[in-house]
Amino acid sequence: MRVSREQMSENRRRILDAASRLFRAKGFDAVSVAEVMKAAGLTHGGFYGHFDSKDDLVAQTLAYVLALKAGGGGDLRAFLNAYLSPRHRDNAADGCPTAGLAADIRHQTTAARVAMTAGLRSQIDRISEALPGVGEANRRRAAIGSWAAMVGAVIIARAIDDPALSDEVLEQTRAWIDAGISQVPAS
Amino acid sequence: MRVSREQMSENRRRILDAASRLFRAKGFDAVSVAEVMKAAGLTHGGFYGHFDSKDDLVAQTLAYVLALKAGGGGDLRAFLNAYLSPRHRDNAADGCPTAGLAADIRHQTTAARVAMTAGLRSQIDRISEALPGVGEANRRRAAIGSWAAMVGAVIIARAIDDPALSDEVLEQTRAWIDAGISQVPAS
DNA sequence: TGCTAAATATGATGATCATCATGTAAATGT
DNA sequence: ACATTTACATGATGATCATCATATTTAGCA
Repeated sequence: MRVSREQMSENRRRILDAASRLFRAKGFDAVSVAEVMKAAGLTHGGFYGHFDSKDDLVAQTLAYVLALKAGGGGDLRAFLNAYLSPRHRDNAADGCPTAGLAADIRHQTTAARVAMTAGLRSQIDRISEALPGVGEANRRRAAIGSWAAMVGAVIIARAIDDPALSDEVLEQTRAWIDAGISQVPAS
Repeated sequence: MRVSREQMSENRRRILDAASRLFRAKGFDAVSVAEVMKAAGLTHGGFYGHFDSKDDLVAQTLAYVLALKAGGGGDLRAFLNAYLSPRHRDNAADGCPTAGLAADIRHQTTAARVAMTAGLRSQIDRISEALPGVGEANRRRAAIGSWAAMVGAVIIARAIDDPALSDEVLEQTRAWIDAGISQVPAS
């Protein structure tokens, strides 16, 4: 059953969307091609009309999801609060692809790694621009350090089985970053 | 071919050791039971004499590898330098199990999560004790924030395809943490 | 209004893998 | 020394999964 050109391109978007949610929720390996297609409202058969392979889907999904800008428009404080919140920790499917997928990227193809690299580079730049400190080098250092702490904290918080400790990791990391970026020096 | 009691317990240690290296290098799902047994110098048949299931192996391996204390005896600066080095980034099989496995833990059994939680708790305590600042609350905050940044930086550095950017993430995070812990206040 | 090619569905196929069944030989205790 | 238990080896089994083959339907075009 052939569908219209626009229907096909909407189907493709649905596949990428479903894949991005499933991958973030369960990791690349734990999600099957058939599962993605079903979540997109299709069957597994049409998959290879859209993508060369599962690896290709992984790479294209990364490019797709990393193109959706995160980071709340420049309000760094609000971004920090949302990022290091229990809500973000508990909703990986809707959350930051770096926190959900960066550790998994190591085992993926070069194309996937290239897409992730581009996403990380622009995220660092975006945070750097939103930082208050003076001096580009200082801002870049603070951006990288803060971003590493944010990603690490969410990953650690998601790994922890004790809700109190998990909450504490988020909260203390938030306070630690907060203190750090208030002190970015003037040169 | 039965083996001596001590041989058997050495075999068990070899299995855990091989598993800990393979899991760190490739992730839990990408390593088969047969692969672990082969790396331990055995065949797959004897596996279920040692462990109830692959999930059981995962949990016991975590407990095993997290019991080996990391963190260089109290010299925080040296620990930071080693942790945020290209060498550590490039040798996941021998590296920190938190950096290698924490993100994967989310998809594992409760027993595995419990083991990881215990490991993270003691790691935070260990860093806190090694910190120079005054005031337990301040030291704990710095310990959690620094640890999150260390883990996040290694994960991000391993995901990045561009060596220069990857090196920069490690180096800038090191400098950022360094600046942060020099400023832990006295109250 | 048909013809043709394209998009998706249904239904294999072959590989990988966790787990189980059974054989075998040597360690352990008497 | 012997009987028995046991640790490990070899060899299934059944499930899951990526990918492929083929059928079906209809969009796109003449």
